[in-house]
Amino acid sequence: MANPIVTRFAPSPTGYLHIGGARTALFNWAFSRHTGGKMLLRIEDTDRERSTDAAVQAILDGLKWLGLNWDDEPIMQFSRAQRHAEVAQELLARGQAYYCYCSPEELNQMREEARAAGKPPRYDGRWRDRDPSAAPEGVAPVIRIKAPQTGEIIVQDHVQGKVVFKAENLDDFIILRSDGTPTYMHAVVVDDHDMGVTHIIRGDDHLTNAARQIVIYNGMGWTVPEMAHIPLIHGPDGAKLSKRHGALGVEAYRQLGYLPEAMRNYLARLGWSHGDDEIFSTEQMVKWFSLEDLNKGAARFDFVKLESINGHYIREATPDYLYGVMLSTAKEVGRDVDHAGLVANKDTVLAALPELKPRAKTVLELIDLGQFIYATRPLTIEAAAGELLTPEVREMLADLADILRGLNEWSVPSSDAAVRAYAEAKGLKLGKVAQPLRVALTGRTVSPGIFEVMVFIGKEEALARLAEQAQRR
RNA sequence: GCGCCCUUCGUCUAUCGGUUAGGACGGCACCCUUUCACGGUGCAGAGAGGGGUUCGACUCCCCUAGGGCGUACCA
Repeated sequence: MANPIVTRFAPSPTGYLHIGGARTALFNWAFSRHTGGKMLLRIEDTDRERSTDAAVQAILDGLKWLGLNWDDEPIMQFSRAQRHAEVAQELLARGQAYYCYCSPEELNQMREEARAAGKPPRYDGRWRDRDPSAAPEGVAPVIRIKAPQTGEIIVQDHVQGKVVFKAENLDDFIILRSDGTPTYMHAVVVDDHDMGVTHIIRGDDHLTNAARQIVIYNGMGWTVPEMAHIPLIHGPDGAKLSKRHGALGVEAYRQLGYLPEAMRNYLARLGWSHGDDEIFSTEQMVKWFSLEDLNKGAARFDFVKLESINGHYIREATPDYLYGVMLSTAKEVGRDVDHAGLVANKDTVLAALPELKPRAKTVLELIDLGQFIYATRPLTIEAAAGELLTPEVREMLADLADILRGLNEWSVPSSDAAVRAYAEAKGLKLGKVAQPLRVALTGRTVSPGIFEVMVFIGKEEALARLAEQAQRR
């Protein structure tokens, strides 16, 4: 353990933890766990206007829910402003940076002229070699880094490979604002260095920033960390991920009924792979994770596949675990009736869960599927289900109620035998009898096996529901 | 505009010069079955286009097209 790996996740608290950020965190986490290193958390709150405490909390909650634990205390970037300023001063002292007294108007004009001339809009370096004594009165200067003017800057990236930027395309960007606060570019470098970050894994929207940041590393004579710029997640249309296409905060996925283990598995497969493996545990992911298996192309977010994977994890989960998630989800999304019903019928729900599991893709669906257990009469009948209840069918339900009432033993085999005998006597296929029963007992066309349903709700309730529908002739 | 990145079935991906281009989701068909699922079997479905390099390219190089990101005293 000579040089432990240190990764970091560095979100800005200007909103919830979105899906792309969650995946970036997942990869940082997996890599650090795989190598036995650390993953640090840094909240990039230097944008005082847009940063909020609520967002910080949402990010922490999101990471916790996903099971992505970080090492050490989270670092608040803004609290390090003084150190950022110090480094800027040192760069100044080293002759690697300089004061610039340009006004915003001057800068704008510079950009417009460059654009008009078909050139990249960059700072022209007019204060780079100017004597500070030429400084105008009363203007607070910014500090700019001296970027190389010739040659090239090479970003050696674990995902993108060797990426070359010509020095002429980089300008002397600002590292310290006129109010003395650091820019993002500068703060990131100083913090990553001070925190001992060895591997930077982040979205490839930062790839060009990497070149600029290398200029600062070089200016300070610091070692540039290893880098891995992962492709962004796109929406189903290939364009930017929009809200309706999955750009939701992770808490939204929780409220939609997705399991954290399913999210981890799904997200891991978006841009990373281990051969043909699709379903794998988090332990396996950690064991297999490697930067070399990261993809270069952007992936599209696909709710359907997420659902499929979520369904898999629901099927695999124990009733106890699922029951707990159903409770917390019902509570979180304000489904009070369901919450109360689940609490009052814990044993029955637990017993029914093995039957419910294979039918649900999300926890919300699981809750819906279990509603027949605590539903109160008059039972709400789904529209599609109600169409089945013709007068003849209601008559049949009355017959069935009579037969079932006479049963001495209330069990799956006994009701099964009784209903089958009835169907046979009437010359009906079992399905013709079972489906109306299902509708009368659950109000839906989808439910566990109908004899199991009868056992779950008990004889009294079953007969009462049957009677209710039979009477409406 | 300029710079950089990307491009295998509809989607996520395997392939690291030689494969009938494999898997998963989705779709379709069939089986199982009291519904719906689950499960099982099978089918359809891809190397953006054009040039090279090579005995041989999905794989290496170039061009084009399409998409993405960046181009702030935002992060």
